[in-house]
Amino acid sequence: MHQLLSKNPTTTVDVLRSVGLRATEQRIAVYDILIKKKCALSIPNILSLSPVDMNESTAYRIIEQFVEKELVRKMYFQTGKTFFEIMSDHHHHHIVCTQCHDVEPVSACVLGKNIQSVTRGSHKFSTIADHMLEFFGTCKTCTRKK
Amino acid sequence: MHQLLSKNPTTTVDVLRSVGLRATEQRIAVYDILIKKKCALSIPNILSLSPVDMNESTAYRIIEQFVEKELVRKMYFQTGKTFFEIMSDHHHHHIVCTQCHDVEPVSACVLGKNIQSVTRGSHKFSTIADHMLEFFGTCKTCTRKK
DNA sequence: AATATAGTTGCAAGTAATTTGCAAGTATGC
DNA sequence: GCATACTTGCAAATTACTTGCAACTATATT
Repeated sequence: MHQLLSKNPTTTVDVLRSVGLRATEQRIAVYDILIKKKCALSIPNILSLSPVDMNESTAYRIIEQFVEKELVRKMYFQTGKTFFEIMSDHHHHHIVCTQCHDVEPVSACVLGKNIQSVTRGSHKFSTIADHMLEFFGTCKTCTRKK
Repeated sequence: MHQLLSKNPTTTVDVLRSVGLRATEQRIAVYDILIKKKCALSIPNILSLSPVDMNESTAYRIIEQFVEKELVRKMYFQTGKTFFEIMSDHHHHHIVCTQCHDVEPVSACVLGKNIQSVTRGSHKFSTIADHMLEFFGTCKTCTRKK
């Protein structure tokens, strides 16, 4: 956490206050875990990584507030499990290896202008607010193993 | 169902038996609903559409068997709800209402040739085997309600 | 720094979705 | 038609998540 703070004048406490949340130790812990890991984590993951004692329902409440405040993105992968990832200002997707479940981010969004064209063929929707795109394949390492 | 059968010599009963499942009225009902609707349905959707009396756990068991036998694809949308869709050779995506979780199929795939370009920026992958794309928005009905 | 108070937490109980055990019912091969 | 292995319905269990509430605490105010 401290390396991060030295690079950036905004502390976790400031981030939390800036979105209107009190800086409790539980919130600081959850936020710092997500910042440090930079990847999608489940509630059990977060609880097991927490240095401070935290009730399960507190973790659920905190993460839900972070989602509302758009600090965190809620994701449901193919397993049906719920994961949470720190929001980055950069829109990106993921390639998931179907063998080892390794995840690589895809920096560019290949959809571009095509998105709104989707609603032209729709009866029920007139606008698209967001989208989620995951790619699947076998990574080079797993391909080599076979 | 019967229009379909006239086009195709394979009946639902034959399909079920061909994968080693007995042709019970519950299995026939679930299969026919999925064939008829051609889109992602939830267990409550299937139960409400069923002409035959069916217990919830029976529907869960049947759908899970269909997934194992690869008659049906299991999908987890970003709403956290589980949906099931008949395996079809026609590639398509979905728009999901973030309010009511209603799902509408999107007939065309807007990705097209852009898919393989994704691997050009990848270190770990050289080919993409598949992808999953979901759109989110508020459907016209839910927009009206607000 | 002490205080007031509105926001937060832990705990226990509640929901919703899905699964499981088991007795009764039924499809299929003989 | 009969045997029996497969299926179903029902009720209870499980899992993931949510809620109500009393006790606690961060923050603004004095």
